[in-house]
Amino acid sequence: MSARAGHLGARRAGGGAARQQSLRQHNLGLTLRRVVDAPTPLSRADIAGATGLTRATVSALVDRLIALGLVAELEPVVAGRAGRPAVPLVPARGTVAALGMEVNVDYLGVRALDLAGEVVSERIEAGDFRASDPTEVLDRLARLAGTVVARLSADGVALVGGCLALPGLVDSVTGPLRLAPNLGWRDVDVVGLLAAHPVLGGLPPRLANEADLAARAEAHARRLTGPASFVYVSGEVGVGGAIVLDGAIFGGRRGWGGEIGHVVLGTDGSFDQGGTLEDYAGQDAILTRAGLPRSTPVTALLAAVEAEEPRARAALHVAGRALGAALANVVNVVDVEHVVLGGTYATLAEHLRAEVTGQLRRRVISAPWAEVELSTALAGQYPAMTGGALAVLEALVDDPAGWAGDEPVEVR
Amino acid sequence: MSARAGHLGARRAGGGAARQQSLRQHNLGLTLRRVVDAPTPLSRADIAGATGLTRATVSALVDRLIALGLVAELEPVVAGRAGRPAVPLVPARGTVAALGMEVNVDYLGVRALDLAGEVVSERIEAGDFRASDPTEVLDRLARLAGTVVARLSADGVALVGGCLALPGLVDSVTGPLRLAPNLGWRDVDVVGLLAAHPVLGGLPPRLANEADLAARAEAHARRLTGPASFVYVSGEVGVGGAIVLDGAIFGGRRGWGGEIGHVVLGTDGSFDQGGTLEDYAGQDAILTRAGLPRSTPVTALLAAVEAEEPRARAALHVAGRALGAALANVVNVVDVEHVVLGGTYATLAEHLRAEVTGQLRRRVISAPWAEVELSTALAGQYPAMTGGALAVLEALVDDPAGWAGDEPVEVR
DNA sequence: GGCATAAGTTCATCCATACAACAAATGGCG
DNA sequence: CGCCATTTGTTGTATGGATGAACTTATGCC
Repeated sequence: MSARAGHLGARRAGGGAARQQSLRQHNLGLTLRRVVDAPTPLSRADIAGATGLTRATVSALVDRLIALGLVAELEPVVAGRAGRPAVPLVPARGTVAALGMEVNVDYLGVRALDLAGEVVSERIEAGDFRASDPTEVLDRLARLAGTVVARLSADGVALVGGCLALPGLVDSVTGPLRLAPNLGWRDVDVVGLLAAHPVLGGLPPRLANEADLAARAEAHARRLTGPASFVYVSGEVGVGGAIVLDGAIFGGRRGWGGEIGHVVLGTDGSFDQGGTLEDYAGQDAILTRAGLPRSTPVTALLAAVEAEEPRARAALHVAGRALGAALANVVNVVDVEHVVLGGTYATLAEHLRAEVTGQLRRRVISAPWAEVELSTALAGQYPAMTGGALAVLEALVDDPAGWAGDEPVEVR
Repeated sequence: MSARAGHLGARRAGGGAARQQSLRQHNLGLTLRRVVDAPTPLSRADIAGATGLTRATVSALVDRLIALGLVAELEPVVAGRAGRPAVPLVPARGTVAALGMEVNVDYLGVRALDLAGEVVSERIEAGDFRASDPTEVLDRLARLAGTVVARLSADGVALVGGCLALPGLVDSVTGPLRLAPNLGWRDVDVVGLLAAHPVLGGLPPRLANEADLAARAEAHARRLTGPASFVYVSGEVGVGGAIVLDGAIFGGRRGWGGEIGHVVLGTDGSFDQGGTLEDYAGQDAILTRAGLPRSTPVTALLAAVEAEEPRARAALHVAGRALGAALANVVNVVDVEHVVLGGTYATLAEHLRAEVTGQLRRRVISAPWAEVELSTALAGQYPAMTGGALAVLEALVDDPAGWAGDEPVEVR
């Protein structure tokens, strides 16, 4: 990040010089991405048709990907059509995997995904990590990761990297954790503490915000069908948020974007004692307003609401309205056409929907032309772990040749 | 915008196949951008050193740019240093220009910039366009543009395109204007209406939001010194906003991003009648609160404040606090480290600063690690016109070969 | 069995960049 | 004043990667 040469306004993504090698890297990544993201196996000819590359070029690229152990061929399928049958290409299984890890308020876990996005192995442990000791917790995480990694190497699967999800502000990629209010952590050198347990074989893990990674998993789950741009809000103990644009996480300058939980609302005319979204729609706030103890599980809250318990219903109305107003603010600023409710909000969605959509319809300036759609998360349980592994796999797909062999990366 | 093939999460910018031609285009744009953005003329060798390309390659690229009329050589300068003197390269003057146009509430104008970013010619007319007739106003704009274009062609300057700034929501690039509240326009086919006057020689003008373009001009003015990422708020009759990330305008999916004027604030606990930022910090709101007529010029307001007139001071305190709270929301969502006040806010900056920074310090979650900085606009008068021309020039810089000769673009 | 069709491969060609050698233009120094 | 070091810009040749056309392989259809 040293070069800050200005341009005529915009700085292009591929800011550097393009050599022929860049070209190979780009097209290699392009074909691998096609193979990985295809809903049904593609042939070399399919890829050529879709990308505009010639069959000859695709053939050469695919051969290289097969040699790298990233793509595999299936048996040719007789298509019921004239012509030589196509050879279906699929992401290779059992050769590489990435680790998604997570420390959250009431659980901790490790999940390994292969290139196809399938779970290869995982370990999750419940616990209570409010006001916990980072060293102790990360120790426990590292041991958990150790068992998963042992399993992988026993199966001959190469580990390409790992990413740790944390419910707080993470500085850049390798920097320290700045603040995780619900864990009670502040300025913790997570990577340094994990370095004592070289579970990734020396590769330092990436760090990221839990909501950002959950949103990444969500984007992956919707890559074929759903909207490519959306705001993701997850109600956990805190309120997390992330923005997805064209399938990519938008984290802002330092990856601290999407902090929707701290949007200011309800200010009583004076802006000094205004509450944030978490004060209206955080788990604790909802439960307090509903007259339930703080430790009440979401299912119990849901039951209370469905039993038409008035205080519970009122609490959700307040939460929904605040959530809708905050989301409207976000949508006005970043202009997306879709909102995805995750975490607790997904469970409670049917009881939030009316208030949320009402606020969106009322407050989003572009609503008259394109109403903001609302849906619930599809990414399954522990989406941040999935997202962490996907983040690593994405980096691999972007530069398939870079991960081994060619460059001396020292993957012991 | 048809291809929506999903990836492993992210969709890369250069989504298509890369041919050798893409490579040439990229590097051609890279060297042209270096020349255009350099604070002091660079030599071929300088560019080679900065980009990593070889001197031979840069030489070839520069020769092509000279042939295209986009770059010019100056006389070699004796540097007082051993070795052959370098040939300084500068953006060509007087060969190409782009048009920035603007229709706003109380003026309308056209400005032509050359590749060096200098004003070649401009015409600005005052007026009152509240509740105006689009056909009539655009007619007037077109005639104004006509005189500027005539001047350019008399001087032998080729017009590469134009961009029109409007104070409202513009759909995508070529789509219609959706809503410009302060003009009283709604769903106006601006491009269609302008087509009657082919001032651009048949090239349809691009449309964009006024604040987005002003922010682009601001980013250009700060490209060498200032922050590459910031939130820009301009107080005009309405409150406009835009987000700049790494020097590029972030307009969201449809270019409707940055609508900071409609962020919800001050909701009194009930989210139904809450006011937006414009209700606290819009020009009309400030003047009303100050007890001044709506038509009061900003200078008069400023004079009242500096005369310590209590109602005026109170009005600015409210505006500053609301502005700060709204900006804090935006910063929490998009994570930028800098805020730029433009338009009226720049004039009033010294009387807003305390309240704005106070709110930012209080409400931005990352403030303890990196305080949000505040500064006033540097882009000069009518920044949106400058930004519009710059937007066109940027497109030219991104694909220098594409604008003429090679492709049959029909620039009559 | 012959023909049309489609997939995948082989080979000559092209294009843009890298690399190396060279020419040009200057300052420094004896 | 002449030689050398130094830096710029140019001129080849080599290289890597994509292209395009021809060819091989494997199927369905008549």
